Amino acid sequence: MTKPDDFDLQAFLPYLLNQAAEEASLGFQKVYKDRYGLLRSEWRVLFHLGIFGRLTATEIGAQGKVHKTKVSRAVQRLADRRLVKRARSEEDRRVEWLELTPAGEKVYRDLREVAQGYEGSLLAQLSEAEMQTLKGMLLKLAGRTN
Amino acid sequence: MTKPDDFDLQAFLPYLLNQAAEEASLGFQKVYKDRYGLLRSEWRVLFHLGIFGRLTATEIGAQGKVHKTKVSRAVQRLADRRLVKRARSEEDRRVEWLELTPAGEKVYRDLREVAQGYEGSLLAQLSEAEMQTLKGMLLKLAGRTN
DNA sequence: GCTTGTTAGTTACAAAAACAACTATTACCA
DNA sequence: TGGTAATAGTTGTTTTTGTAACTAACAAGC
Repeated sequence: MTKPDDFDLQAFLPYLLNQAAEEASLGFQKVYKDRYGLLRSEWRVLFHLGIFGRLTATEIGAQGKVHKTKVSRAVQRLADRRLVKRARSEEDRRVEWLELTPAGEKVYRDLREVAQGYEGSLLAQLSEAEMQTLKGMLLKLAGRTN
Repeated sequence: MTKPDDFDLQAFLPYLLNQAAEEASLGFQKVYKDRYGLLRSEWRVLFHLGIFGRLTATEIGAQGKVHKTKVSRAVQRLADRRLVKRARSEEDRRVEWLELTPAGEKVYRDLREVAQGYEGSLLAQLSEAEMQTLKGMLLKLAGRTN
């Protein structure tokens, strides 16, 4: 057994994707965490509601492939901070409709702005065509297309 | 404020990368977890040692951008299972040299095999050229080049 | 030598995530 | 109906991670 052997860890896709994902998340995390004290699961819920308006926790979980306990706790914290408003459904009393409050809207719009600018800076290293290719391939890998 | 607005969360790079990374990790995780009861940080340490031979914990941390406490705990568990052998350095008694045991080698070789096969199946959806492009861009994003 | 600073690695505590069990409500159907 | 299963969401418990403080060993300057 001679070392080093020829396996290239840096090029192993799950590993490489993870490194890229972590790196890419950092810059944005810094903002939502430092500026608003949000967790990853929380900005995600916030964005879902910002984009689609009124949703239930289950719908958010399904759209974002997030476990319901994560959604539940994220919603709890967002509601505590008055960023999200919860309203029990009249038709089905198990269901709770979620919506951003005006304060939540404000945070969402600010973070959306940041997100767009931040993504721009990430993609600045790539050409428009490369960007399209990259996203297409990531979508395939994420199993969102077929 | 009309909903839904035009921000595309699925196409937001940090989000998309995360989804792809998670999805891509699942298949491999299933093997190292179910077959050997390893955690993510553990298979990584195992691979570093399998590839490069004798390393210190600090070197592993630097190469893989992993915090030293994570390495420390991974090494501890690997040593408990007799997959890694630790030896205090004679020149500098703060340093510990880490190496795979024969049992560790065996696990490494098996998992390397699995990794290669698994990556092949992931990349089967892509052409050779696409694969090269994808990895190149991910390397850029991961900040490994420049 | 002795003080101060640095480095390798561990440990302790707090934050977050994963998993399972639970309550409440609705749906199904014999 | 009444009993069983399914669904929405929450709560409790265990793992895992992150952060900071710590011990031990070495380095460097005086």
